[in-house]
Amino acid sequence: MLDTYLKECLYFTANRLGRVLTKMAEDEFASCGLAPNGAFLLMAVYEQEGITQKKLGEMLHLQPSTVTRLIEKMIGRSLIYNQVEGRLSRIYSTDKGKALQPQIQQCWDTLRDRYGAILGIEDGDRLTLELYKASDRLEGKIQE
Amino acid sequence: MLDTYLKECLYFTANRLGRVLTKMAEDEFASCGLAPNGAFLLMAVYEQEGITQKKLGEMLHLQPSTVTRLIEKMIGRSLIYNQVEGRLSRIYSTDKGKALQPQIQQCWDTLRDRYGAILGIEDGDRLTLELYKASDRLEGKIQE
DNA sequence: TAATATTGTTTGTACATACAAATATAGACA
DNA sequence: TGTCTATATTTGTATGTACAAACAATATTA
Repeated sequence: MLDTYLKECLYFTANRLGRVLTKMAEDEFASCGLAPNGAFLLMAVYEQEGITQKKLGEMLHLQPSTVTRLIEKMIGRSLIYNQVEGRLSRIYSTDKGKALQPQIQQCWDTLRDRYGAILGIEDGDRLTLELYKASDRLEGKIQE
Repeated sequence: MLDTYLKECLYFTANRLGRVLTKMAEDEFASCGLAPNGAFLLMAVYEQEGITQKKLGEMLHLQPSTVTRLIEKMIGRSLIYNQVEGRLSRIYSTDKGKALQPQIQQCWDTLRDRYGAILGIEDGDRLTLELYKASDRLEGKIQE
């Protein structure tokens, strides 16, 4: 009976899957000394040097305070630096940070292959996109 | 480009969806003063009074230490009590804990309706089951 | 221009979760 | 019986995330 509730509860299943994949992802990214979200943040910075924290939060769907904390850590590891401009804090990657780019991409690919090998690449990707859309709808990002 | 990576990353989408639903669930369960996983734990105890912590962890897919901490809190609120039996810690619900049963069930139903209203009841349930199965496979609980 | 509102960031605090090591008990077996 | 191993739980510590309040800078408007 509880089991039925668990299988029917999106709160539970989404978080459980999150935990399972977090473990896989952390494991994968340990090789470049980054947390998975740190890697995403760095990719966002590669794409737009000088991006603001607010924008980073929007892209990664994290709260501003969470972004502040993540950035603190990465500055501490000299992967990025920030330049305050009025009330904005703009983020740039350091040389050390830039050097990680190829490894990071490699890690994402490997991670995708790893769960793809179990779920099937197609099914894994389809599920992933479906989750993305579900979040968008639940957050009201897409009408109806 | 980053956006593409995010939409294609199951680690990211599962955790994002988890965060969205955690907020909804916490909001819903605030009315009975429980965290969502506390509610699940209590349901597991209703179902089997004297259940061990190990078993609880298996059902909720949480690590033993996490279960210990969750139980500490709920004992603190007098919703459950434990009885040590050799190396086992068996968990029972108190009268105060038992009294919550109807409210808890109500909350789950309301929560399901809430996201069901956005995703569609059918689609929501289908997605939920799919996530459950994906976790099982990724954890090697199901061959092939 | 002064007062007020808005916006972006940080700080203090709290929670859920986990890992690794420690502890305690039970079981196996020599 | 005594020792070794396996099992269940707890403890210490760390991480990721968030909320609310504080702070700082900009924009608005009276």
